[in-house]
Amino acid sequence: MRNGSVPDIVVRRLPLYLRTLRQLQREGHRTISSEELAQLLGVTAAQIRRDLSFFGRFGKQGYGYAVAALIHELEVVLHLDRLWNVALVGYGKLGQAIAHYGEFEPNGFRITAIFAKSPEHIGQIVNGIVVLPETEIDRVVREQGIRIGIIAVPLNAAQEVADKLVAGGVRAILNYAPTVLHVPPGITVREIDPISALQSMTFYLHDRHDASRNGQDEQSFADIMKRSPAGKRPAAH
Amino acid sequence: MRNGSVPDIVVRRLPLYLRTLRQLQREGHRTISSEELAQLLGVTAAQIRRDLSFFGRFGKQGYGYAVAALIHELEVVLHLDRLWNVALVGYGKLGQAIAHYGEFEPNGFRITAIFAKSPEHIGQIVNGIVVLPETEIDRVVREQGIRIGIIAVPLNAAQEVADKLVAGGVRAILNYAPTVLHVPPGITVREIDPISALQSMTFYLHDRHDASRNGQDEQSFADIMKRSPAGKRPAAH
DNA sequence: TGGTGTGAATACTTTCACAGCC
DNA sequence: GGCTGTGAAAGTATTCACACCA
Repeated sequence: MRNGSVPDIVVRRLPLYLRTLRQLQREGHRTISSEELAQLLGVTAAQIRRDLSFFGRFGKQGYGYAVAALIHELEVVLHLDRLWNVALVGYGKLGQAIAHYGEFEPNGFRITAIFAKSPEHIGQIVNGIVVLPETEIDRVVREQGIRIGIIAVPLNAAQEVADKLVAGGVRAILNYAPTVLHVPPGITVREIDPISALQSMTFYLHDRHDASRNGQDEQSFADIMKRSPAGKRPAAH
Repeated sequence: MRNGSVPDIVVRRLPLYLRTLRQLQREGHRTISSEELAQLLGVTAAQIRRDLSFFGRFGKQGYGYAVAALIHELEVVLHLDRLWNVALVGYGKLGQAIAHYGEFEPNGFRITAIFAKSPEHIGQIVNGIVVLPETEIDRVVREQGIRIGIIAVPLNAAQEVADKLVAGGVRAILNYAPTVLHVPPGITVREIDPISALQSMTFYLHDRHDASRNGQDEQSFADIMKRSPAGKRPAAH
């Protein structure tokens, strides 16, 4: 298994492949071709084959990929053949929603430490763990050997929290705060930013008068049903 | 203002520029150079200048950009000089968190329709609007001229909901369900997928034994403090 | 026959570097 | 003098297309 230097954009696609493969496995598929997988994902078959080839030769000519085997390979590549402990910082509305989100646990992540600033939250027990003050971040993250942090604090506190997480040993941060975090080299950050996502989509929407025009420059329902894969690059208008 | 065909990757960065500019304005800055803005965002100055040049010539040589004017230009380009009505589908834990998230409204988006499947949610009143059954999506979205939908339903229902939104006239979808949506050309979809984000970061983390090794192949705190902008492309290991 | 893995070609994106302007 | 806007160059990513193999 090569690994030299895989482009980050490839790494980001692997979880999507994994997710779809697991779905296929649940549905009883034993095998899949790059072409079929590509259809499901709305990408090209060549891209899937190229992406996977960074890590090994997992397919069989004239046959495709064995679903279970490919799932396993991806889990190994992504280090998902284990459970990762995660620290959550922030226990306001957003932090609470994250703490109770049921999808982390079955996908390889367990929140094992929660930190809050507000005295009203500190001391609460959530999923069997006690909400601690943010001053404890360094100690607890270090003691538990936590490598992944989730930031769900307000804008102004986010950088400070990131610093504390990194000081404690965190090397990957999922950032829900609407700000760019500055971190040392070697630390990975991914943003969750629904506002920016919405704001970039409105670029492709016409102005308010659209709302009242009906049927005219609208696509017909028949047109609409010629569905294509969800484009990262939306139609040119 | 040119507009011919702007790369989607450029469009996606504009909200980040806007966000930072608004922050600068709040702090009293009147003017900013591409270099300063680049520092704040962790990108290059050339990239910012090139991105903005797709839409016009907003800067002044020897001076930089007027913050207020640039904010206005970006709002116009992104069609954020108005308030957009949004339909939310799904009112489970995730949908409720979205409905009560305070950042949509001040950023140009107002949830004006909420749809649920479960009878226990239908009829509830949220922010002054009644939660409706999903069978009403087509009618209500059409009547209100809604162009933006947020999907917060379980995996299995997501495609069906997307179809209904599109049939009603929605042309931009923010998808929280962990699945690729297939939509007709001209419809824009953005994914919010914290699981995939986490799973792509673990690629860069070493195995479980890291947790107990302390100080050895760790970066020192001093090293760590040589912070660099949060990289989209994490350090090669 | 059917489908992978991958060189080569193409397409896209970023960065350099500097003329030109305030 | 300082900073933009942008050709040209460099760097990345995707797609084509086919040798090769089960």
